[in-house]
Amino acid sequence: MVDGKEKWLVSMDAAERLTYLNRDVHVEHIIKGRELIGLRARVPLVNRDVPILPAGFVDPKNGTGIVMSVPAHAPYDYQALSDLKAGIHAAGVVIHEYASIHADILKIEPIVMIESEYSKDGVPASVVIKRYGISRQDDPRLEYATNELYSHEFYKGRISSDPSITMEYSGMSVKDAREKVRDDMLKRNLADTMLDLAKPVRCRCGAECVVKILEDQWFINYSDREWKRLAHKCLDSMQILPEDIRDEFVYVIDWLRERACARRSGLGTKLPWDENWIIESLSDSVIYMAYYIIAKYARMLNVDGIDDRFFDYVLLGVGDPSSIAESCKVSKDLIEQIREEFLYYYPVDSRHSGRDLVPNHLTFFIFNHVAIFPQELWPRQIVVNGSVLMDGKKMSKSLGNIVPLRKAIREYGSDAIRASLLISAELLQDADFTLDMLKSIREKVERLYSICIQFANATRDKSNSYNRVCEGSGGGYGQEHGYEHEQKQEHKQEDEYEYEDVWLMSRLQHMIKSTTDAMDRLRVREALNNLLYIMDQDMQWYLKRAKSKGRGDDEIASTIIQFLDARVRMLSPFMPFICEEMWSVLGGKGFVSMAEWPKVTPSMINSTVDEGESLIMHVMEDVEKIIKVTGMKPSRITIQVAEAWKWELYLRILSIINDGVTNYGDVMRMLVKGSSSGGSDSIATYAKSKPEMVKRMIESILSTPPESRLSRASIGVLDEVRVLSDAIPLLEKEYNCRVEVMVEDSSSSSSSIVAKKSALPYRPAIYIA
RNA sequence: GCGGGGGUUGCCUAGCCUGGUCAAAGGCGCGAGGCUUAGAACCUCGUCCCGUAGGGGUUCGUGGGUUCAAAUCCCACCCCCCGCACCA
Repeated sequence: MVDGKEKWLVSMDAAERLTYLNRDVHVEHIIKGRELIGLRARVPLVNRDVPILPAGFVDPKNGTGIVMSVPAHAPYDYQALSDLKAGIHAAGVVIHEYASIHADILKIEPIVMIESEYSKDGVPASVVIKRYGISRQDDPRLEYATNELYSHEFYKGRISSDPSITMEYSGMSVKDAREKVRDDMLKRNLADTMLDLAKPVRCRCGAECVVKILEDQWFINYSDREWKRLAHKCLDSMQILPEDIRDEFVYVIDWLRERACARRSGLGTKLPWDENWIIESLSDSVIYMAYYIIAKYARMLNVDGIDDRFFDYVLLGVGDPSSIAESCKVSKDLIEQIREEFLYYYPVDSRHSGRDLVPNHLTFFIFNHVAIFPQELWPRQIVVNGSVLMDGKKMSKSLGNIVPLRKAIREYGSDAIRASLLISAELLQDADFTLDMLKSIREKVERLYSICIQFANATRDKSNSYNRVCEGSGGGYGQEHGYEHEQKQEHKQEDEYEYEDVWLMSRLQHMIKSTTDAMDRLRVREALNNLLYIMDQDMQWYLKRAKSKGRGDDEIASTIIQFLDARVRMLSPFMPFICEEMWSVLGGKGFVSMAEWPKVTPSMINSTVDEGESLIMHVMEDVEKIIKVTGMKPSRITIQVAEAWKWELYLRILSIINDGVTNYGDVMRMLVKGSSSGGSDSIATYAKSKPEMVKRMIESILSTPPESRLSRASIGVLDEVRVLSDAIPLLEKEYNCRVEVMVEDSSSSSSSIVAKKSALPYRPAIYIA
């Protein structure tokens, strides 16, 4: 008996769920489904009697637990009917008890009432079942067949025009007819609604979820237009990292509407004006950053005495502290202190959270701040991150792919774990954490640590004043470091500083800049990549160059330590513990965590040396390519550098390109025009006589990084002989043969191979014998 | 359906906004060599195709277009992932 009016026949489960929907349910009889078999039921609306059939696939937990059989259009029903006709019930079991109605069952024929592509070849359900090759009602593919047929008929099907069956719905689209039938039945009181879940939902505790109607529900009205406007305004002024996610916030602000903000059970704060309700946690968490600040004072306060006026003053600065102190029984000083502390922290500079909270918490956070606080206290930034995957999969106990934190820290150390998490992904991506990565990071860091020890020792052996490198005031690379290099040059013999030293210090400035930029944008992965890998490469090159000249550790320790000093400072946020250790080894004062972040010292950037070293690297690359392709073992390598007129031409083209003219024809025209407009005659002549040279130079310049084009222009003619001669020890050691460097002599280019591709500036001709 | 993100060289992933630095960074995997009693680890080199001179060819989901020049800009199409609620 439902609502004291009607007798309903539903599953036990449905009877229970109806009670949650605030229906008055009385269970009068419990009937076994089998008792109904063979009886007949009347179909509402059409008023026809139909037999009641058994079916194994009907879920008593779904809806009323009773379904209408539509064998023409529901693959499940069709298959079940076929099975019954063959004397088979669910799961292939032959059921004899239905023998009495078998004759009736045999008479049942599917009635096709939807026309679509599928109805052309007979009964649609049968068509689709045959296509899938299904022959039993427990075949899982029935699910796919059902989906396919349902969605096709729903969007494209029409109700057939047989008025005896389809009544006034003939010809309507299924989509429209479905709505109309429902409405008509409700209108004529032939049906009722029962709220239910589309799919079974389970709670984390394992229990099945049901739909429950709550009375007197409280809502937060996020639909309010003015409120939305303010939220947008706040978002527009905020920094969102990464930017990609901003559009999602925009959408959510518009999409959000009334949200139930309280519930009847669970943990949480009681709703102040209705103690029967508990504030739903996502609605409660919107300004708890503000609460964090005053939380620690909670015990010092007379909580019972506190009312809205206290909060108005602390959070909004409204009211008179003296009178509030009196009425709330809190000391005025304390109130002032809390207010002061609140203003110290607020506005929120950065809220950092997971991307799954964008459609709720993070957006509520914006909404509620703009609702409560004046504009100057609105949040400034939101940072959104992805989640952590383990070996490419979501971590879960059932997959067994979790490593307990304590265990991981014990085995690998927290530094390596932090770093491998940070290096595995940028902000928004899911970070794929692997043990391989963890191990490799750990080893990388251990090596770095031993390098610190190695060079710290080298310095101590020499017992000179190099240690001061790490003793900047406050430990920082402040302005004081700006003159480091020049000052040293004065104090020491000129020849103690080699090109590689200058180069390494110059590279360091680039790395500081690039890493700082990355950190400013919270591109942690990029920053860490610089610190761990790129700077390592630089150091390797430096060591290679220095060692080839026979310089000992003590001679290069000063430079290396300066480099390490900055590296450790920047690495410290990523791996704080080992960095303190390295800092101490390097002779730093205090804690590296308190030391200043390095600053770029422009005077230490030396583009001539930068270009020089990259010239050496390119020459080596080319030599290696030649050796690889020819398969020869060099006995002598001759490097011929471009002669003066080529430099003249090159620099002219470079400046044309730097002015934005990159097209060959245009460049050529400008080169030639140069002579008539008072420019250099010789350049015009060269250009005219060697057009292919011009072409090669343009190509070469265009394949150079733009910054490098500019610095090359400012350098002018690079003394390539001097640069390359400095690298002769390295080259001879690498290739184990004699190496000579000279300016090319076009008048007597003896070697045909060299002549074929003669030297360009920054692109010497190489001859290997 | 609505909204967001994405398809890159064996894999994962940078680059795309601001076109030429791109045959394309880094990591993993794989191969060769070094080290080692051996292995693990580590180091060096290689890892689209062709090539006995630093070169050439074909690539960045598909098809068009713009440009001297496209992974990058424009248009169309195909495919994949995520969210869509009162639940943290």
